[in-house]
Amino acid sequence: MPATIRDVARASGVHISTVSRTFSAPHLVNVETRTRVLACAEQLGYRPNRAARALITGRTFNIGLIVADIANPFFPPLIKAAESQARRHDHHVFVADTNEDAAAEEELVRALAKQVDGILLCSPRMSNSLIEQLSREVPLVVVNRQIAGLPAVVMDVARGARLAIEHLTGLGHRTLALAAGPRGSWTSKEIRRSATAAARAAGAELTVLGPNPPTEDGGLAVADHVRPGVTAVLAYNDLMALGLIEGLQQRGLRVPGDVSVVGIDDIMLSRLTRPKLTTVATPTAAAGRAAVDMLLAHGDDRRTTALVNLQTELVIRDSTGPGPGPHCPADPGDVVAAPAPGVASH
Amino acid sequence: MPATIRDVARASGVHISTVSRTFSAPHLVNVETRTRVLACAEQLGYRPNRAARALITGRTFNIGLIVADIANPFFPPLIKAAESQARRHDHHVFVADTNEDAAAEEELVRALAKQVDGILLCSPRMSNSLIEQLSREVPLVVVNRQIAGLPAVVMDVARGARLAIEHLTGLGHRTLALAAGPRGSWTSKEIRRSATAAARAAGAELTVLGPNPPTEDGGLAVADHVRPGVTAVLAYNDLMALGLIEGLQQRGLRVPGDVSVVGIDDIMLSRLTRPKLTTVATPTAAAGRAAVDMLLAHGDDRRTTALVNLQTELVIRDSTGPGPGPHCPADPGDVVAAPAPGVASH
DNA sequence: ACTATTAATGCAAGCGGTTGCAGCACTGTC
DNA sequence: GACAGTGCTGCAACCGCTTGCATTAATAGT
Repeated sequence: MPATIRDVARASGVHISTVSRTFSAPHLVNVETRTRVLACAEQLGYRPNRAARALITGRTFNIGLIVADIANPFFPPLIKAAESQARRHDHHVFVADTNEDAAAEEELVRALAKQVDGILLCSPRMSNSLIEQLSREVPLVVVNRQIAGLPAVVMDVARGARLAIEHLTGLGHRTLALAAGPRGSWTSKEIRRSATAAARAAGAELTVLGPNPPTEDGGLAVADHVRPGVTAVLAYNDLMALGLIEGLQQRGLRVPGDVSVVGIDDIMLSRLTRPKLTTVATPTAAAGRAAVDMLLAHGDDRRTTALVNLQTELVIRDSTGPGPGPHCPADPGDVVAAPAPGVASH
Repeated sequence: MPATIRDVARASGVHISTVSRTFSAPHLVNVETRTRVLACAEQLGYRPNRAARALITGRTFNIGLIVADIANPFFPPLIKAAESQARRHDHHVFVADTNEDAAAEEELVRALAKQVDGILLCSPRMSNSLIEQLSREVPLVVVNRQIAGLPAVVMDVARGARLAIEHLTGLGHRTLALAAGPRGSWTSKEIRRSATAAARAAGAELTVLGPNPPTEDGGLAVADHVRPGVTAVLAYNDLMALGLIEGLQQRGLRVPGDVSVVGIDDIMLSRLTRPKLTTVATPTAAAGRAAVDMLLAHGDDRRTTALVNLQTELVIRDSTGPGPGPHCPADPGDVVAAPAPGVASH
């Protein structure tokens, strides 16, 4: 069995408290003793038991990261960024997957609560009130959702959706559809709200299809509900967009020839598909970093409920083309639309 | 702050040991007392602190899952399967990403060791000896690597690679290349060994390109090293295959017209790309389940170093086509090659 | 030379639980 | 009526570690 603090104390002839201090407050112990203790510890392969330490200090140096679906390529870049940022602060990250299930979310938060210093809740499907309640049991930072009173990191998908719709109407599309995301998704609501407004502003018609599971299969299924006459579809995310394209092609429709498709997220694979996907890029890595920073800063200025709003951009590739209506010269057709002012915060 | 066992004891007028037993050995406490205690616990929102419990019992009901790269679509299905299997045994899973870094692997194993009952080490990049050493500090199950004396779950990629090569030579390809995986990957070695043997058996030439990072970028870079004359390439995984196809197309080569490409893994997106990827399907979900089962059974019959060898299959899609040589009628061209006997175990 | 500081270490309580053992009140047995 | 057995509960030690406080020795101040 692994060496404990007592073994080290015995081996180096000091009290366990001295060993403890050697690791957690080295300046309090004489340099000679310290080196001796460290040597013994090294030799015995001693490593402090973080869980035991946490029991008394209340700090675990772990953070929890709960996502709806690890298999959604949207999340891995966020997870990786969070992980490396956490490591920079000597923390470890425990990732858990809820399978898009609100009940599993609650269960996991509770299970993790005592084993972490705080939790990053990404794209939660729970109700706001439940999240608020949980946040009283463990520090929480919410990603991709805005809840009054809670620290959050969101991406400006509203702007992204508007840019996407403007891009489509600019290409002459007049009859649009939105393939909505899952029920309970804040992001989906935002997109819907913004896309609807943008379509109205451009004098185009937009019908909402959904809610749908945010997966390829979800997109594939939506293809069957795209009415004739619809010439452009904005999808809740890239995965759905890819599935949608597949489904449309199975129906004999050409993309972008017959129907233009825009995704959201700009997952890595959107660049490798044919046609390459026009999509709204979301700064997922930045979100992961920001969320970790908020969580760890959280301790200092308690309840500084901040909101980080990260900018999105439209990336125009090959899945969108001209529609039946007149082109609008306002769309210059450059590869990336100009970014807006940057990070807003309050 | 959250309620402790002492709060519940006070509220229900019993000793803390009775509260403890109410949760961990209910049959030992009188049914009336039990209901009273449970009522108080419920009302106070008490939940046993798993970390504290672990300190004395030595069981955390957590398991660790260490992967080289969460962003590699190969892993998420494995992670999800492991997670749901673990939950079935009332365990939680902590996922950690090492960024393909051997040093990070060691660090993470050590960090997790005391907080979990065992660790699933997926596609490790560490040396065998280091893994063996770590396995003395914490129960380990290795996935995608075979180490004498350690329980492991592997996929029969050797057979998969052979099937792939036979498929290519059967199509008339005579000059082949293998885009190898990263250094330190057991799987890559297996593939190399088996592919080389299969090529020789078929009288074809096979050159090995690599090692390479197992990513799209890795595949993209390999495209530049595919010599003229090579008409078929087997890639270490689908991600590389996809990148490779992209790179070949950028060089003006057509897939499968000029060069056939086969991947390994059958990640979900291989079905959505153009051309759809011919690939070797690996049973990743089954691997995740099997690994968890081995880890949790591990406690019972200590050191029953088992090896689960999961079968792979060739899935023929659109990225492979006829080569310059004569077709071999042995390849019937059915969609899925017949599976072999199934799961071997010893 | 005597006291006030300071540095280094030991002591022991406690974090939130579990568990072997002992005690107690009943029951049933002979 | 004594005794063993059974069911339930309390006691206290313990898991591995931290930390406020007391203790000691060495150093500085006057």
